Amino acid sequence: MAQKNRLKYILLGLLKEKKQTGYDLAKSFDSDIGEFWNANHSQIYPLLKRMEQASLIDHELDTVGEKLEKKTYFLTALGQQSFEDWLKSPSEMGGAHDEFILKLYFINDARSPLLSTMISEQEKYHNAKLAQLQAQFKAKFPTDKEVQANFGHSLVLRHAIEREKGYRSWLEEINQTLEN
Amino acid sequence: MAQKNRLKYILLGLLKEKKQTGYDLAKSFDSDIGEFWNANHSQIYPLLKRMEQASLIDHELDTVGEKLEKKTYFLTALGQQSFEDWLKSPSEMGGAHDEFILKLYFINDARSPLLSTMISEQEKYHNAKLAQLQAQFKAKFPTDKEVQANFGHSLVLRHAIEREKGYRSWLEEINQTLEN
DNA sequence: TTAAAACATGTATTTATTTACATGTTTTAA
DNA sequence: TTAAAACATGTAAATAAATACATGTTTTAA
Repeated sequence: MAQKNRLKYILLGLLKEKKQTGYDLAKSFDSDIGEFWNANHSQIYPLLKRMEQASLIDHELDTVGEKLEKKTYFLTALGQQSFEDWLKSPSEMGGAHDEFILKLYFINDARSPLLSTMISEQEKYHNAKLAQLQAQFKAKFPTDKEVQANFGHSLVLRHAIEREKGYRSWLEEINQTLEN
Repeated sequence: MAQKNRLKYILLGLLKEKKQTGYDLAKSFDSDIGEFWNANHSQIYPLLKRMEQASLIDHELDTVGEKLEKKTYFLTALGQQSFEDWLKSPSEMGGAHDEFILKLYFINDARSPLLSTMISEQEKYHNAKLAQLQAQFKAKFPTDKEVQANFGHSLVLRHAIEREKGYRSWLEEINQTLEN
């Protein structure tokens, strides 16, 4: 689904926290922010260029080693404003995309032989995911100090954890239904 | 995110259950399937055409009233096969897109004045959503008979309900944190 | 009986996103 | 010291999706 340019705001938000390169921004989607959004560098670099043309961001050139030039981007006043306006605007809800759920929707027969394989596969995935998220939380927020310093971030991780717990208990519930 | 043509399989799945028109298919995304996927008729009509060219589906012409011609689509054997292959294939996970979560991620300060407004707005939304889903479940699955006849569909609705419950309790948790 | 809502099917344009192509530098670990 | 991994930045081509444009019919309720 072609979203309404939310990526722009994600980049603004990330740059507001810390000035960084397109490469750095792309990496963010591999770790925690990847829990709820994805983007490739091939989407990020051109967008940064357009955002700069729109005066939302600007960049400085840093040289690493002998020749390697990095473009370190940072927010302009306009970018700050644009980001804050977005924060204040009402949030639209988009349907989540989960291929497993999609498949399940079409399994009409509770006795379908596909079901048990599909479910145990999902259980494996979500158990691993939950463990990974919990480890991530412990690593990033060992004490309340870190939570206070990065409140929203901690809430988002907590949400991902709650989501996985809910997913797991839902899968368990299905298993119990099937055993009868 | 340009998905890997999952819409194709959704249409196949919907057509497998019941032969129907593009208009009918488009309407499906307004009700229950809209919980986890979206599509417009302007995406559906061309896709149906392509799927027909690929021999996954075929159509018959039905005339309504004096002049109105409807194209009623149905699966071919190839379409059946393609759909079942998809069901059996491993499911990829895509990051859910929730703009509220996205915004929250960037609120570093627990004392931000934006927070309480944002959260109460979300609470309103998710409470309404939960009530709506629960009503939908009662309407579609009043007894176990309906659940058995449409097992996957009921699971998906239950999942949406669990998701909303989880969302709500997460929001409540945040509120409690804020009150301290 | 008539106006609005719902039914029905498309196309065009723009934007978003993925995958692949393309190139070169610096750091790290064997 | 050298090879692999990570850093760094782009472009091209194809597909996916949203929004707007465009048209006409049938049903329903006032």
